[in-house]
Amino acid sequence: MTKAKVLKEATALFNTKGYKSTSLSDITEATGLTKGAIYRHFESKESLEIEAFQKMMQAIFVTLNEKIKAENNTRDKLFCVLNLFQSYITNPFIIGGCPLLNVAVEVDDTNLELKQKAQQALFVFRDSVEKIIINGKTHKQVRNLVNEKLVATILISTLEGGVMMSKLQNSNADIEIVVNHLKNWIVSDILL
Amino acid sequence: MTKAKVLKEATALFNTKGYKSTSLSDITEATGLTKGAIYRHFESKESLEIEAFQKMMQAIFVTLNEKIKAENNTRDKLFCVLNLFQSYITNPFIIGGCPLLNVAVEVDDTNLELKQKAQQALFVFRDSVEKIIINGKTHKQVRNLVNEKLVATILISTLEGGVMMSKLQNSNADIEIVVNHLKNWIVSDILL
DNA sequence: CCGTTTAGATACCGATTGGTATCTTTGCGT
DNA sequence: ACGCAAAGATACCAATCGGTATCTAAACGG
Repeated sequence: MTKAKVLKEATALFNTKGYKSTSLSDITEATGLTKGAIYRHFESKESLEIEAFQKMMQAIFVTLNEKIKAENNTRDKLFCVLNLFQSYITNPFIIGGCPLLNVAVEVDDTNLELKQKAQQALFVFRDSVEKIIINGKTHKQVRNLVNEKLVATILISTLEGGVMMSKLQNSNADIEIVVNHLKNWIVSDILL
Repeated sequence: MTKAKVLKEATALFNTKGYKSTSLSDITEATGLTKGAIYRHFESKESLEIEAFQKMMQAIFVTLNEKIKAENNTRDKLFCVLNLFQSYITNPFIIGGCPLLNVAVEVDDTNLELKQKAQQALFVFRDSVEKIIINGKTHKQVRNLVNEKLVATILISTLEGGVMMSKLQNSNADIEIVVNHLKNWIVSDILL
């Protein structure tokens, strides 16, 4: 399918070069298609940007939720989130790092729709972490006075920052320090 | 001075719209100057980008180091770093968030020089945090088995992630949660 | 096998990009 | 007051940007 191929290549380009910095000719070059073919499937470059971002985030959420569901205790469910971020660097199934981080930093208030999609993605992310904590409380695996909103915020912010640092340094060191530290924190401060 | 005015306006534009997304005409419009005037002081747009980034980072490091030196205990010195990142959101002396985060996410391997400058800035950042910890150890204010590299990595990554989240949400909530959590962590796990 | 729809290629559009050559103005030393 | 150098304005350049109108080729139903 042509549309899928365009989305696949555009996705990789957007997540590495950036959205505004990726031109239509970059995409035609990567796909071997022409501008006419692309504009038959996407009404504008902006809508292609949005579809590409949504496709990336949906793929991430789907596989993350599968892995979370496959685990049966709070610790391992939370570790799925850590492993996801570590994989951005060590096993990049998506090249260019975390799509949410990339969009969040690139967009300003002239990219309103893309910014809203990023806000929604962050909400979904945060929400799934919070649900793990809440679920862990009802199963007596998480301390009762743990604040799930705080845990979600700390986990996501630390992991995103770790991805940024590791990507900048072309090194696994930072994300591994971050993931290891968060694992210790979860075990010693969050779990019962 | 003309060069200073160009740097000031370019700085604000680069840190909000992004480097590649800011055009020369954006800068001429903001300064009231013409392209000829700009190219008399900067040999290319790329060198203007680099000078602007360096100027921002140097200003940040200078004032941060002043504030660190003005404090006389480890706790308050570390809190200076937290306050810096909080101020990116709550009291933006530089609009557009953390310049290091913005550049780190925007650059790829086609911006080699700018990427190197960002790597250097991250090194300086990390180094100054590590020095606070090491200094705290010699003054018996920091636990001896604390790893200064770990502390620096966790502080910076969490703060950068918090800036990203707060900027995306147009809200102080996330950076405040992050700063508050890190303060508790420092007091309970780092300091003696 | 033909006609119609659909997908994709080609060729173009005006606007904008970073950059430069040249002209004019400013300011300063004497 | 004059002359010269530095600073800035103007006008241009080729290349590229996102986007579109049109043409051709493939696919498909009857």
